Amino acid sequence: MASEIKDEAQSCLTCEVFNPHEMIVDLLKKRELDEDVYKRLSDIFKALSDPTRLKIINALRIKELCVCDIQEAVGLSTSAISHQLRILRNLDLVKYRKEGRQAIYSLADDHVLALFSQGLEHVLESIPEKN
Amino acid sequence: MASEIKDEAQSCLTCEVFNPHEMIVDLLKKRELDEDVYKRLSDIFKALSDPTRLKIINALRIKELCVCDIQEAVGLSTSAISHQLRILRNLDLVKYRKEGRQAIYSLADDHVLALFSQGLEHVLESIPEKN
DNA sequence: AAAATACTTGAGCAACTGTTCAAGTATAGT
DNA sequence: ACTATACTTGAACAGTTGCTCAAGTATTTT
Repeated sequence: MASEIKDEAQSCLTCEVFNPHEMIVDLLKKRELDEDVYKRLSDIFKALSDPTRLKIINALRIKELCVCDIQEAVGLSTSAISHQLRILRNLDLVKYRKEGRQAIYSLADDHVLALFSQGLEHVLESIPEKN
Repeated sequence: MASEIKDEAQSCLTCEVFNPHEMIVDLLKKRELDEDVYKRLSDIFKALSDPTRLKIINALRIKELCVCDIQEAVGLSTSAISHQLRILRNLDLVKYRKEGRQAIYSLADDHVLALFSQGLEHVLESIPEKN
């Protein structure tokens, strides 16, 4: 996907010499994604944009957990955790099943994990002294 | 990194039988990341959590652009774009150079692109009818 | 030197976010 | 039936965000 865009851009770099702005703007307009895609994309990143939710996801990376274990790991009220779990649930980033009176949460799929790891890699590289 | 944690968790799944909660919580505490790491991680995802900033990044995927081209592509006021560019700049997601009176922006590194692509992949998969 | 261009910046404001608190539901144990 | 446990939910509130508007700087053109 990214490479497809890059190729097209490359072949247009020559046009730039005689008509820099309009050509580029036309190209950008043509390659523009649906408003809907931006919305969904931003929603997913927004779900990952809060330390509490990241702590929850990091905990769930190890294994599925009930709410009270997540609570212990994260260190906030049950209510706060439950509210955040709902946000993650609504975006299909986590799933859960009921077992007795417990709700057992786990990561919904590998995409979440991939995004988390990718971000973590970036952060750890930018603070090499903390590796 | 993710796999290392998984291995350790696997070897602890047996403990769960006789001491489910405490063992898990101890493990989670031990594998907890620095508060600082969560903050940096959430900041990066937060930068990607707004449609306007995603549009800017998508435009910059094609080539480096001056502010007025980004403005045309995104369709907001110069001021709004400039504010958002500062946010991206402060988090080192984009860089820029001055050329005459123009400021020419580009993506700071491949991590940004990788995160964007990973997220986009996830979104496009979840709406197959729009591929 | 004056005007135009290409941006940046700070204030202000409506909309949104993340927490707590109080009250709710559902299942399990007595 | 009553109590306890494990959660969920809605309201409220402080803090944050993203935009606009007005004013600013820096460079170029006239």
